[in-house]
Amino acid sequence: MLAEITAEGRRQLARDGAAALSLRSVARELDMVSSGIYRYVESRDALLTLLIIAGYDRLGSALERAGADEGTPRERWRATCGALRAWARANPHEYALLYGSPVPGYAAPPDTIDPATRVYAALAAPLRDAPAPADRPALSGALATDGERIADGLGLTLPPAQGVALLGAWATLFGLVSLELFGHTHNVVTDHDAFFAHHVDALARGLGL
Amino acid sequence: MLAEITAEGRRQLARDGAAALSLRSVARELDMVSSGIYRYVESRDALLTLLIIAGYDRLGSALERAGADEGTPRERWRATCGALRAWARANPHEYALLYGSPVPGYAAPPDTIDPATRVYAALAAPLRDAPAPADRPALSGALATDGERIADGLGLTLPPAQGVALLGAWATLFGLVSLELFGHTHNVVTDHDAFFAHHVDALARGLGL
DNA sequence: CACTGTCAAGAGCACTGCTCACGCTTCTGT
DNA sequence: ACAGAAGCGTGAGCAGTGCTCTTGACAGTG
Repeated sequence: MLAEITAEGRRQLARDGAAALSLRSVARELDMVSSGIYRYVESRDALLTLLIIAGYDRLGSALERAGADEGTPRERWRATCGALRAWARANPHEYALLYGSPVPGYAAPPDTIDPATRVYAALAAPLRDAPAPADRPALSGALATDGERIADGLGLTLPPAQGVALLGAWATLFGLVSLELFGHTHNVVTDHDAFFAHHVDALARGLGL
Repeated sequence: MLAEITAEGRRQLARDGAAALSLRSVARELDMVSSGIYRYVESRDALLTLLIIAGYDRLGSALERAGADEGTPRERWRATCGALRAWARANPHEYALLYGSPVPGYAAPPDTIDPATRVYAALAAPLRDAPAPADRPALSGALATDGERIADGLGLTLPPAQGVALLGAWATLFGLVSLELFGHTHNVVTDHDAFFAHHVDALARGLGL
């Protein structure tokens, strides 16, 4: 039953976006009276959380699939990044729900952080077999420990500088996808494929892939 | 009158976020009956558009102020980027409205693109007096013309490769700010100041500043 | 004076999230 | 086998929303 609710929720999310998702309409679609939904899902926000978790899971597995192919680390990086963009373009509302604006002041429910790190882990996987570039400057205090924490959280052994470089690469990646998806580059970039590929390669070089 | 409406709208936006903004409540606050608002603003979306324009303008002028200080191009780049992050942290809901998720499929009303490019122009200003790095590979077809378009749109004369590098830097910038603001790095980064400054410097190096 | 246009009021429609008291059904313990 | 309990769905209802439409007050102009 709860599965049916999230499935219907996902359909409405994909069609009309998160703002238009209403508990009443999923109840209607499930031939249930509106109040009946509340036996299964506590509130609208709870349904959104469910959908966020499902979204991270689907995106994570898509990235894992894309990165599982044989190839050099750089090829796997390219494939993973390409899969991220492809998924975002295929599921814009879901992407917006995951990486767009939450209500600021909003604390992600703890249930979401595991699926969320799954996505990051998939993006980090190509680094596992590649040596970090040696010419990086050493890091100062807090940044160094943050870099270690990043690597630790992913279960990778990376130099701290590589960890913070990786997080920066993610920022670029999500920035690129968001700018494109949210229409901020419509008047400027014509060949989004080439543009994205260009920067993905630049990131790969920066990470030593 | 319209100014009062947007002012009240901005107050509610800042306090409760875009999702909670309602025409009825700004009408209430202005001692007006709900339907009276519709004489001045066509719909809720129209008010949002007004607020978006106001937001771009405020952010743009904040960046212009920050970048106007004397100094080397790199110092001005640092100041501008810092101002972007500071503004976002001070006005999270407004930032989310500008650069978070719009309803995908949403086409920004034409009135918003001028104020929006004002922000980009302010971010590009430090490049005006700095020579582009010479060691960049040449660009192929569509990317090259896109790079020209970017420079043209900003009124700068830049090599195409510098234009696309600049757009990539923006993606990183907005990615960094968004990840931080939307809570995606809460469990990972402790010293957000240092982290941001580190990557801003890396971007500066990449742009030849 | 009469006319016209601007403004606000108020009622009303359709929708939302959410609560609560009520029955029905099915499963379980004695 | 029967009573109780638990799970499940119903319907009414509250407060709030966006938005529309008709009505009425007030001014400025011929």
